[in-house]
Amino acid sequence: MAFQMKDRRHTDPPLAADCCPGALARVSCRSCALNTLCLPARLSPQEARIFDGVVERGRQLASGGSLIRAGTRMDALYVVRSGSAKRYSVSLNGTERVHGFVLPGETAGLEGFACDRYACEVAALEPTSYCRIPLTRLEPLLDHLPGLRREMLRLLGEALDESLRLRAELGMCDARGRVARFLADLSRRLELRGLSPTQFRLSMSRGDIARHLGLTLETVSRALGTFKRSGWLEVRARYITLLRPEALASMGGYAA
Amino acid sequence: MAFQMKDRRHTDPPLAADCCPGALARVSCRSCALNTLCLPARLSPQEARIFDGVVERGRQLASGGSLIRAGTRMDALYVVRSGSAKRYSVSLNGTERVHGFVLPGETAGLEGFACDRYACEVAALEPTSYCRIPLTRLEPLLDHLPGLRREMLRLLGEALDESLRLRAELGMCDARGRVARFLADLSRRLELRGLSPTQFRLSMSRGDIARHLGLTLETVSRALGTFKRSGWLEVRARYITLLRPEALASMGGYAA
DNA sequence: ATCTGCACTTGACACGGATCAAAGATCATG
DNA sequence: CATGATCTTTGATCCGTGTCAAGTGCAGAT
Repeated sequence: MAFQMKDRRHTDPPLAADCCPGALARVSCRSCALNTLCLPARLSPQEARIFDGVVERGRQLASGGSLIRAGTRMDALYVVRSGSAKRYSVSLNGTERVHGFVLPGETAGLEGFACDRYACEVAALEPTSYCRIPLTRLEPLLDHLPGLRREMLRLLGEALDESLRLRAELGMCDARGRVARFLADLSRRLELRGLSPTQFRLSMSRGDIARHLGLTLETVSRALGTFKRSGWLEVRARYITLLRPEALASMGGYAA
Repeated sequence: MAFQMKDRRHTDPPLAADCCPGALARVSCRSCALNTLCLPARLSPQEARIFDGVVERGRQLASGGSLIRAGTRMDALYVVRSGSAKRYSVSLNGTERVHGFVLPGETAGLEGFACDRYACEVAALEPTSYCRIPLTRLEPLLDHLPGLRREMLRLLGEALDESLRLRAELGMCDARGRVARFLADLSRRLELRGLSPTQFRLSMSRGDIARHLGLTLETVSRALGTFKRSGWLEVRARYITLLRPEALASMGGYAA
């Protein structure tokens, strides 16, 4: 459970969604802590109930564990329930590019619709639990649940939009602007999940952030150092405290 | 009709799809020159026939004309039939970011599924004709045509995948590599459409290419100059002749 | 408690591409 | 065909970021 500020290290309090690990496999979407964010959030009650029946819950992954392997046949969608993961791809020469980070309630594997194979690796950045939605069970549902169909299109559209927006925004600001944008975006997403938008732990390394933003890890480190000296935030290892979020947000510039 | 080498200027020979402008509005997808590339290409004959009925054909746009306005309500998908267009967005400070170029048979407006509004501007780069597929007619079809449903998911997945891949590839090569990749990609797509992969006219300006690749127009111009001096291609204004496509392709590196 | 490895920070330097500036080519117009 | 507007090329300079190289601090292992 990253993304939660802790006074003492190594005593991560559990997130709501997995406070009772034994019950995980039995719980329904309706009683899940993420039900306002997750895939079934916009379905009608009846649709949500039917959808509920096809979700495989309670799967766990250790830090570094692989959720999706690039190139394998697409057979399911995955929704992170607690913890976090990174989506990335590895080029022929071995360099890694991080496409994004998957937070609780977010879906991975969507790009597999392109050619029935996953294009990205997805790996846990910390102990992570997730739900699996097998396509063989999802597909038939699309016949009779127009809401679910719309939701699938919406999810894909959103992923596309986010990817375009990311490219646009990163493309036109310098290194510090990119890091600022990254922090502001993360802060916003954590707040959506009921976590503190100003105090959190980064589950990803500086290198991951760098490979996500198209920078080097040294440059990311320097950007954080600059923000720290400016009094905009505090950094201690992966623990971040935002002191002047507005400053970061304005610098990262959610430019439409 | 750009993307076709001409000996004399201003005498653009028409593409197959619109050789008889008067007949445009009546023609069906089956008899369209793009039918192996376009949206209905993977539908069963019956499905394709039904889909045919909802397509509004024969729409025309002058160079610079607007196909989609960002922020307006999403009410249709658009498929370019002849000519070409650019997808772009304009930030608050007025800077423009080009997300990509739409070639005949390619679909624009997909990102609108995210929130029922288009996120990108799409504008013709030359006299362009296109088909419009209204959502009000498309939606009901999804109930009964599983092939069309799959095709929609595939289209969105492909757009997502392409966006991710673009970011990954551009992110890790220098200016010349990006321009090389751009040319190699364009060449490939032109060949798919039965046009010459080695001789073509760029319908977009150097500035458009630059804003697409995250460079300045001067840098794009210099990259082309370098390739020219290396004997890899010939450039005369917007007319390109690739002399050593392999060199460009290897430089652009379709790195998986 | 000390060692070892890993992630991160900090510094020095070089280089690619942005920026500014100006000239040259091409296209649209009358 | 001449003219002005726009697009493109080319040159000079500067800055930001990548690269290389130490050095620091924390965490788990011995």
